[in-house]
Amino acid sequence: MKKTKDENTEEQILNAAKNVFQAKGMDGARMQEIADKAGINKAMLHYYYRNKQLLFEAVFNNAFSLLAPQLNTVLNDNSSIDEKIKNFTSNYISFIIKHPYLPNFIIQELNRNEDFIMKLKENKSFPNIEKFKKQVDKEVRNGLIKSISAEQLFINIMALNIFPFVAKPLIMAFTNTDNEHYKQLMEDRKTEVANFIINSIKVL
Amino acid sequence: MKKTKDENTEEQILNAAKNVFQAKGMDGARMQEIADKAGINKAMLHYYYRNKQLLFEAVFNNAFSLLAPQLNTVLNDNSSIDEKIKNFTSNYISFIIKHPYLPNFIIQELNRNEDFIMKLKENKSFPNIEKFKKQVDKEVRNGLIKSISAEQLFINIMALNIFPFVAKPLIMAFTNTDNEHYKQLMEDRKTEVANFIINSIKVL
DNA sequence: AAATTTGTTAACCAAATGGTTAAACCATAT
DNA sequence: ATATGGTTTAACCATTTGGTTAACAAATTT
Repeated sequence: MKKTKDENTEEQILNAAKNVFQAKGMDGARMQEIADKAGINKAMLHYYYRNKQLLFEAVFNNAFSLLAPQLNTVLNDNSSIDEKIKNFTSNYISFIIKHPYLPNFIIQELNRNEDFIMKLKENKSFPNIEKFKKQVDKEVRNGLIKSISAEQLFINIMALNIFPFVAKPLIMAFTNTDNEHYKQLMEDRKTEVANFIINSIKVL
Repeated sequence: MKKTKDENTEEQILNAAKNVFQAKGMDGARMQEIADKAGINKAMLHYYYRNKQLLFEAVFNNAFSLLAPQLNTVLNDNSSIDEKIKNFTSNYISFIIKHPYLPNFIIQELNRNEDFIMKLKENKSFPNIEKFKKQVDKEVRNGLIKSISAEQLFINIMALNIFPFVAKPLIMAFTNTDNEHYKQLMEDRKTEVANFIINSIKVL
């Protein structure tokens, strides 16, 4: 890995760290491997990021700040619930195909580090369900969708979209699919999932 | 942790190892911590299980052999699809409430270790979608349920049931729920999820 | 151009960690 | 009681690993 002039050392480190941390997690990652991937001396990691924990946090916050806006399209957008579901599903799956390690990484490290989420919640732009809740409650009251709590609907939307990527090896094994077929299944889900959800909540 | 007479050393080790590995993963787990939790000398771990990898595999296979039969109730049971969905949803959520770390552990380690799944698939009782696929295709043909591929339906069932436990910290943060409320949400899902799925695939 | 700051490296270090060894312990068979 | 075999322990070891240091190089300031 050679240095290019438009990519400074700090960025290169962060990029190498992203790859290693997302593939191996905090505990499995090695500072030496990150240095090698970045094509620099190990001491540089400490020069720029002080220690492993801080480098990890830089990677994690970076990853999380990619994910959060995606969720905000469901939670804080002005479109109807139907539209939200359609948009989110299609966009999110495209997004994850570009960042396949991301959801797993975030979920994994959040599970290992309880107080991590606290720091994130302090952030103003941390996704929040309040607006979505009002919207769902209203559409339920007005008979536009079937009775369902906003929390459960939101969990279902997240589950149907995120889980297939998190559990990829498990699902590939159970369904006997190879990588190619799996990719096709995920492509199909861009519309399938939205229909599945909407079917479930639409009034007859 | 005292030894009880009906629990021999080997079992104690496995039990301690289960707790540590499931909480911290292969990389984060420490042999010394396992020994301490088991109340024995570290050398005993090697006496009974040779090395960390083998001890880990014992724990992993144990965990997986708890999960697999659960999935087989969806895939290889003789009941109707409706019944399967209802039974699986209710049973699975009860099951996971008893083993909260399990799905995360399995998913995590499977993602880290590509060839792990190969070994598992060699096992005769490894869950397989074939029978379920025939059933879904037939019910679709007969107009009993809406058109959907068995793979997608199976993925949806798994996603809706497993994801909420895997992503617990994330969901708790987004939905602003405490542990008590979260538990209630999961209880509710025992019936909610089945209804959600069935609503989505039933013909009108 | 001299001085100072910033970036980079090789060599080093202490602690942690998985694993080993040799001796001791203890139940049971002889 | 004593020899035997599995079980358990304390002490030890080699390697890995995150992190430091001191010297060097390259900009940047004066």
